[in-house]
Amino acid sequence: MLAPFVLLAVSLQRAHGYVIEDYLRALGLFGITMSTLYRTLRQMEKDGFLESTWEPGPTGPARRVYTITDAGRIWLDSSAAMLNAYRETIDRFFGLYGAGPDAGVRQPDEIAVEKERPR
Amino acid sequence: MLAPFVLLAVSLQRAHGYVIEDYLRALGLFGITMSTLYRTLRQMEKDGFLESTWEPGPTGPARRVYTITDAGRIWLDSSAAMLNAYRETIDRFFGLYGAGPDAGVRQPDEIAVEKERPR
DNA sequence: AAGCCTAAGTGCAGTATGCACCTAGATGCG
DNA sequence: CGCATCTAGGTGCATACTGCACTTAGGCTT
Repeated sequence: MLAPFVLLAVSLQRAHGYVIEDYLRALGLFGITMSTLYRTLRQMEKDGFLESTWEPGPTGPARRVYTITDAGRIWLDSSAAMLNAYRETIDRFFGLYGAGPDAGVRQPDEIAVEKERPR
Repeated sequence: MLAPFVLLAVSLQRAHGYVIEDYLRALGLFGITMSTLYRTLRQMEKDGFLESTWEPGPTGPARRVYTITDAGRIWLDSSAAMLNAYRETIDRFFGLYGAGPDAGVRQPDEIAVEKERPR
């Protein structure tokens, strides 16, 4: 759930943890702890979507700076497709939300009419 | 993540598990197993958002039919607000996706300029 | 009676997450 | 210098969520 946003951030600009955190907040993703972010980054590196190098900053300890890989870009593209699908699902939610009863729903008994149900 | 959609379904029409599953598919939520759905329903009942009664169907075993509670309606409203916020986050994602580098991101070194960072 | 279908539920393993805590280098200051 | 503080990253533990496989149990068909 978090990964596509992280990957987008790094695809635009190689970055270390705190910079990525700023991105996520700019996108409106609050409630993301650094612990989760760091673990997500390490996992994405394991998966081959990111690469990292240690680089000294102008102040403080060295940072682990992440770069997106080719596999990461491909995965970002398919993540974008999934996010778009989810956005359409949310749109359908709001199409029904506030529309009142009987907005595209069947009575429980009507279920009996159905012949086959994909499993 | 699943709960708002389930709650919307039941808010429109009291329903049992399989009917709700049809809703979810109509909304575009695939990959939801019945096991997850049943557990989500029981949890929401524990939380006071749903109530259930056993009712015989025209065929087959009795069904557990769920009805939304007042607390459930309130929670649905705040869920809708959260979903809307998430939708806006996705919109921001697509605003940056494909926009190329430097689309609202800083160089790693610029982080040093920041004075305070909320924890 | 046996087998199948519908509806709901459970056990287990793997994954994800938050919270608290830890490591370690860099910097500031008396 | 010695010590506190800040920055950056990371870990351990407990909890929660999820999918897969399996189970329970009533009703229907033949």
